[in-house]
Amino acid sequence: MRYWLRIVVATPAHSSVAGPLTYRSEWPLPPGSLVRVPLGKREVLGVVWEALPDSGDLPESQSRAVLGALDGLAPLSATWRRLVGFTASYYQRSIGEVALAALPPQLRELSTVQLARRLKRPVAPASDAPDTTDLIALSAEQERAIAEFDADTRPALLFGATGSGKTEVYLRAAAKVLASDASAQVLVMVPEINLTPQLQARFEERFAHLGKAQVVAMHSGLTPAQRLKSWLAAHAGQARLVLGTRMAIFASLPNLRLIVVDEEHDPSYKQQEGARYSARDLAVYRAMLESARSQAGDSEGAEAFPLPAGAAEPALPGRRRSAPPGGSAVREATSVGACRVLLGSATPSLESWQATVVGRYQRLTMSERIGGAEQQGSLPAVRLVDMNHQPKHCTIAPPLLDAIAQRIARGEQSLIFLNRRGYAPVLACHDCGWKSECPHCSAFRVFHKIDRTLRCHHCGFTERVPRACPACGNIDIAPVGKGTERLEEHIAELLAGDHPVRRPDGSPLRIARIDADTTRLKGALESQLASVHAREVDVLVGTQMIAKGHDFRHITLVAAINPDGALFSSDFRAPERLFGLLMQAAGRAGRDADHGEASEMWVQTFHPQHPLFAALKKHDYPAFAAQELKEREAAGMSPFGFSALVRAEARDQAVAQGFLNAAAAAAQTQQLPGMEAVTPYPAVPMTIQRVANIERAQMLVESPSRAALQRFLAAWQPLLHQTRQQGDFKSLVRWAIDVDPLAI
DNA sequence: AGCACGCCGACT
DNA sequence: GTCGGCGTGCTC
Repeated sequence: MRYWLRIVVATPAHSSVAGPLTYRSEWPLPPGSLVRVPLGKREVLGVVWEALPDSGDLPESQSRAVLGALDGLAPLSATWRRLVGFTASYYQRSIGEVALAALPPQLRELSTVQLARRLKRPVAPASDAPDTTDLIALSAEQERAIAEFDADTRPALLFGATGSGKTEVYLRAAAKVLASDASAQVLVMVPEINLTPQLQARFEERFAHLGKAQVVAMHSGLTPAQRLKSWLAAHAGQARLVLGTRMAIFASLPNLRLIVVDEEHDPSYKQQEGARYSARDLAVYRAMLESARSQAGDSEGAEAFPLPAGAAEPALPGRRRSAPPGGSAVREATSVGACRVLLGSATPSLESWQATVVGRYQRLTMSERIGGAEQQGSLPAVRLVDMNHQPKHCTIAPPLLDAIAQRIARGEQSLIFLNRRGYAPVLACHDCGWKSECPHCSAFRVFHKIDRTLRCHHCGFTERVPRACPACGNIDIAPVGKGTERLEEHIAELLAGDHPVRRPDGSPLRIARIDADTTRLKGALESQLASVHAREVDVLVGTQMIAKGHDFRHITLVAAINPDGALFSSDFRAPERLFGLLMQAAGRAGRDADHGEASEMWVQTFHPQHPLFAALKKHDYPAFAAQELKEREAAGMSPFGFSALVRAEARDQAVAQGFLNAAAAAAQTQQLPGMEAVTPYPAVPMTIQRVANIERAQMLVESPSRAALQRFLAAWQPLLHQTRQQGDFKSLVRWAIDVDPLAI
């Protein structure tokens, strides 16, 4: 017997083979089967996408035979395939690229025999540890959040202040799902690998009664073997709880019933290369798909929910999700097999927040810090320092320095933020005006004093610092501006001054710095954090990486040195990010009830009257969101409008821009579908125009309608391909579409 | 993306 | 005379 199969393989969107390829097989392989197929001279992994009734018009000589099936593995579910299909279509990539990238790399290399050996591994037995879930007392707010969550079916946004106990709510929600059904699975997503170990430990401890093998991690920090192991455990249904970064959204989870997205506002959820998906948005979509699956009542429910390429109507933010087929039964909150999604943040993305405003998402609020309830002022007081009234060119205002000195004398810790690593952002010659430009990029190389190098943060180009100005030979070249490295040095000098500041026991103070440079080595971050916890450090200087997730008990002062850049940035999301960062930073202070009252957050700014700071002073995210959403609405920006960026790279800026403009002109001439509601803007150089000697340009495409934008992009893609073929654009390096870009 | 084929410069 | 540079083109 002969069967014809449409199979997806890892082919990029740029290639001419973007869709499934037709192979023949001796065996009837169901959709979702993993197979090894010949592709050119290679043998690659493929996923059976659909079975064809016959070979169609494909001449027999043009088809090749499937080499083998990974038959120890159950086929990937229809829901998984629909998630992959939707992602490919929505983010304008090929199905094969998305599908194969979603599988563990080792699966691509493993032979059928090796795989069979892997699958024979014994399953870890369930543990007899007791279930401790109910032994932890909940706050009234946590009780209410959980009760409200249980009584609804919509995607939920847990709006919980730092320290209000969001994790416990996740744990409870997960515990309930896992207890309700012996095969139910939960996916918990975190923004960064750094955060997985702590959270993993907490989940493993709580679910110890399920057995250790049932809580698995999925992130890029795992070895290929570990990744495969986790993936197989999830796919087989043995892993009950998967904890991972954005890639985990594509885990094969046959009975997924809850997706938790912690810190849902975090930009790390957006993939920044290849298929530029948002794992947070896909989490909402996947939960809807998984619920539809349970409604359809079988694993091949795809037919009830067709997703034609390019015509998908996503349930992403800003669009009402379509009712699952089957109708009323889904209203039952505990309906068998339904999948919920729980997003959590103290400073939600404006997209998610707006969805709760219009009722598309459910909002759960927890505003109080646990254990700090008796003190109303348990969130730190925010003090704005008007830098217009401080000595010119000072980095740290004298009152802030005093406050830091007082903390040290009292044996308390301070945390100083500066979002710029290195010693100085530029090195300059005062004589001839030479600056430390990168020869390969349109950016300055940063001066790193520790190893006396000039380093480009964009292409990595590194050189020894010259002794004299390379342009005029002048010896007098000097750093301009301050990075964390110089700030650390500067603070040390200031505090050592005429009356050296000492700790309570008279010993000298200690200053430490945490940024990408000091944490490059594995384990470095952990050991540095440990020394902060052990109170060996009095002043901690660092970039935003210290604002995330780390719970510092003895810090009573947090200061942002120079946050003004984000206030007037061309990036429309910059204020949102700044507010989130400052709130998060403030949350680092005074989590210890002993110090709660005295904790302070200092912000140095030249614009103390800015409304963002007014909201920050009151720790009032809703006020900030309302203000910001008003501006977004007036400007037709997300979540009120939709956008995509097409980026082009070439040796020559004119070629990159010319390509984009030509492709847009072609779209205009042909009046592509969706065009009536879509506005393409002229191509412009990217903010950092040149990186590693490649010129970069981008074109913004906007629309008030997500559907129109989707239709347009799908129709435009072939035109972009065609335009690239034209002689004028031979030197074009590459182009790519970014749907729902984070920054414009 | 791989991995071919294909046509021009410095080496055994 | 060959090894190899990466430009162009194809993969059911």
